[in-house]
Amino acid sequence: MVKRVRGSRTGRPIMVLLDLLGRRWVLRIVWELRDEPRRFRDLQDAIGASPTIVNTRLADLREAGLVELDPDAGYRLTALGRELFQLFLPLHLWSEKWARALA
Amino acid sequence: MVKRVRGSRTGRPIMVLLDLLGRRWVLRIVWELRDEPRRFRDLQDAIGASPTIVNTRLADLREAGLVELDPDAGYRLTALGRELFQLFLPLHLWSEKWARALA
DNA sequence: ATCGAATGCTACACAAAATGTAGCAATGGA
DNA sequence: TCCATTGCTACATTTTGTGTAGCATTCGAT
Repeated sequence: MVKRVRGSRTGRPIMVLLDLLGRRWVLRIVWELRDEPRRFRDLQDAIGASPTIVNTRLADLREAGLVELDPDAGYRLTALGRELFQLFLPLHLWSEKWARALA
Repeated sequence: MVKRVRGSRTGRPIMVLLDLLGRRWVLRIVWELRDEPRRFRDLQDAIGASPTIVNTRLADLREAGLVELDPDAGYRLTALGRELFQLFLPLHLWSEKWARALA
C-alpha cells in the first residue's frame, strides 16, 4: 500500500510520487545510486547530509520499493528505481541548457 | 547566474537542479501550473501549503526562470518551465505502474 | 581469543524550514 | 465610497534537518 503522506491527501500516485521526490535529498540519493551500489557512509559523504536524514530517506526509498540494501554490496536501486532514474536521465542534459539560459 | 544553494556545493547544473526540485512543493507547483495560469490563492488552495512557503517557492521558481507572473492571468510556466514539465510527463504514467507494483 | 576496521544506524542538542492564522497594501469594479 | 480580489507579509508554533558522538554487529588478520 502506498503511504499517504504530507501534501498528498488524495493518494493519487502522481501526487504521492511528487511528494516523495520533493523530500530533501531523495532525488539526490537516487542520482548517486545511478550506476553502482554505495555503502551508507559512502553515500552520506557523497551527498553531504547528516546520517539521520540519510537513513530516514533511505527508509522512505526502500518503503517505496525504489532502493534496496544488498549486504554484500551496499545500497542500490531496485528495478523500479532504475526505471525511475531512466525517466530522469533527460534532466541531466536539460540542466546544462537551463544553466546556459540563465547565465 | 545560477544560485548556489544547500546541497549543491559544486554548482554543477544537475546538482543545482536536483536541489531546486527537491525543495518541498516545487515539483507540485510545476505540476499544478502545467496547463493553465493560476492565481496565487488558487494555487495555494490547490496544493494546500501555507502562503509563506508558496510565495518562497514561487520566488525560487521565478529566479530559476521556470515560472513567471502575468498580472492579467496569474502564475504560469515559462518556455523553460514547460520544457522541464515535458521531461516530467512520463512520470505520470510511470507513477500508476509504480503504485500497482507496490500494492 | 582478540584486536581493529568497516558496517548500518541511533542519540541528542541545536538550527533551519514549514505551518496556520491573521492581516496589510494596492487595484479595480459597482 | 465600499467591497472583493490580488499578491504577499508577520509571527508564534511545530516539524524537519544538522552535526557530532558513539553504539552494536560482523569479519578478517594477528
